[in-house]
Amino acid sequence: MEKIFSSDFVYVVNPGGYIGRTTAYELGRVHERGMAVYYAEPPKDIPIEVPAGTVLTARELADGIVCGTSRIKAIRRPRVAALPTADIVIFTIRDWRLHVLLIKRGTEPYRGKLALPGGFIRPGESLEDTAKRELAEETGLDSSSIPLQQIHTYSHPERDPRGRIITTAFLAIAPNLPEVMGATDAHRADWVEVEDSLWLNNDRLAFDHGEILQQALGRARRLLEHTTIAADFCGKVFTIAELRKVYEAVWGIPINPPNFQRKVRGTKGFLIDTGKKKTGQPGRPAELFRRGPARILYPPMMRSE
Amino acid sequence: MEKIFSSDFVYVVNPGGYIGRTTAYELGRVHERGMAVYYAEPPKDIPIEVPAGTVLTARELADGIVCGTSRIKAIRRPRVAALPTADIVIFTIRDWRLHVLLIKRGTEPYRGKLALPGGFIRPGESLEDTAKRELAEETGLDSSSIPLQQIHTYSHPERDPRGRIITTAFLAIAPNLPEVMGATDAHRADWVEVEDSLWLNNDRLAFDHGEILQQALGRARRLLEHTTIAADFCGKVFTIAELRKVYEAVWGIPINPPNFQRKVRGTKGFLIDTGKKKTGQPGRPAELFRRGPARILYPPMMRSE
DNA sequence: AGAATAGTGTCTGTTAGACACTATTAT
DNA sequence: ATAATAGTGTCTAACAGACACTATTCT
Repeated sequence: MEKIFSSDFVYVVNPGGYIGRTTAYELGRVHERGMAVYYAEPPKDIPIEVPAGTVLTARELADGIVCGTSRIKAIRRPRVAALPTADIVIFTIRDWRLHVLLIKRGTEPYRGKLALPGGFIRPGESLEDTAKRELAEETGLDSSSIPLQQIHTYSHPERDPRGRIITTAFLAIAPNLPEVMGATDAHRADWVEVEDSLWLNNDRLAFDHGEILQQALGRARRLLEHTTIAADFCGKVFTIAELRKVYEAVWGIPINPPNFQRKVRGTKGFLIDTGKKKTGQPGRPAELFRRGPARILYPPMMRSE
Repeated sequence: MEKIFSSDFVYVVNPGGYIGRTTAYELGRVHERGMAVYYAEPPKDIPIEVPAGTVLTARELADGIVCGTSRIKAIRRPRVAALPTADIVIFTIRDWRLHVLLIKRGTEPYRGKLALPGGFIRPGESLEDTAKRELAEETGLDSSSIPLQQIHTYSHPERDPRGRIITTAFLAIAPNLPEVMGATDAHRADWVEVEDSLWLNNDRLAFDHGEILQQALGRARRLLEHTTIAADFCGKVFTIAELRKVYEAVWGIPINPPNFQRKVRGTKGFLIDTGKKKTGQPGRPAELFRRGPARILYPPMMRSE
């Protein structure tokens, strides 16, 4: 089968139009990969579509290959079918530190290792649909309230030992949730603090998920610069100090509180004052805000280069 | 076949282990999609792998579905195999206007319409490899000198009438080239000026390539803001005015020349003075520069919001 | 000489960054 | 009262944007 799949095309020698059971099975697989198939005679006992020009003698085929005559121009290079998956990098802030949701794999390969939640695309779904569904299934989070953003597609031929599986990574930002987790699936989902050891130590994460996580983190950091997405980490109402701590957790650097205050208050549409205040801790009570309509932060929030 | 593919799993009723030719063909296709398959009896006359727990009676199967007992836990949700492709949005500047490379499709579907260059992934390739190869094949451009950047993956189930084909779009920037085009393929490749009519008029571009082009343009515009990629549009040596015209062409707005001059000269590592000057036109001769090592533009180039 | 293009000087308003300072609470 | 946290005032340096001006070529 591997030899067949690595060929440029398939030529079926079927005297009398007869095709064996095994050949029929192989043809099904070949067909599904979109490879070019030619027949010595029209197949009689299987309902296969035979496009014009694909039934020809070996002589004609050879000529077509050598001369590239117009009759055989349909010889296509081999294609590879792949199983698309969607993996989700969902960040949140717990104890003012950045966390990512990871599951412990219950099956081979990489059984017992940590992995990003995700799964295979299903009939009629786009990858965005898949990501939303998996997020809901594996975390119990209401996916409609958490916007997903496509990051990157990973397609290295050996990235998954099970075969040709390409994955598209999505980024999501969640507010700090009260321990809702591990909803439907048997494997445990849990928040893990984001730190270098997650990807520097190759043993902890399955597949190429270390690389994916790293790139997603870079994207998230850049998003904070020129969008108002940081508010997604917070609850419905939040103080400016809470918002600042989001930036500090994601960027990993301290931010000057007075200047931060002026920056976000001065950006029209970022914050809407609720008029309420937050008490219960020492210090002057902080004003509480909700998200404004602005999504783009202009001019951007600078982080010292 | 469509009904089969949209099912959750396949149950093969094969008395005596006998499987017909047509069924064998269909099983090949089903197998290639990675769907779950169960058998009433072990298949005898086809070399199909039958994992443990997939041969069971209809009664057992029904129980497994209803109760979710451990024996049947292997029922997987249906997966969908897809044919991945890479499409390339390659921009250049001609006559100080932004152009994109498009090919005229020579085959159905969308025969005669304009489309982005691209093609199917091949065995052993990553999508990045595919994009590089297709760029070289379809344009004759030396792909090693033109960096490709992944933009987005398009996976809507009906985006391609031929079936489940998902495409990953890549962005490339080329200097103005002396008409090297349409290298190997029969269909013509040509530079087309980028303007709204390309995507507003749905008839001109094939598939969802209008949407892809639009998103790639947005990405390119944003890249000019905070990277030095604009120099990729220019030749090996260029003047500051040429660089400014790149920004004007991509952003579609005029830029104040003196301020632009100061901005790029003041960004360390952006430009390296060659000491030479450009003559042959009226006006003070312009200094010629080559690209510096800097890739990030900090602080970013602002475009009035 | 005059047109055309390249590049500099200079002014203004805005903003980031630093930090001193005021405001308001819990204990 | 003291500690703690929120928020304001103010200064400086850098920078964007505007535009007058100088520099150097071609025709």
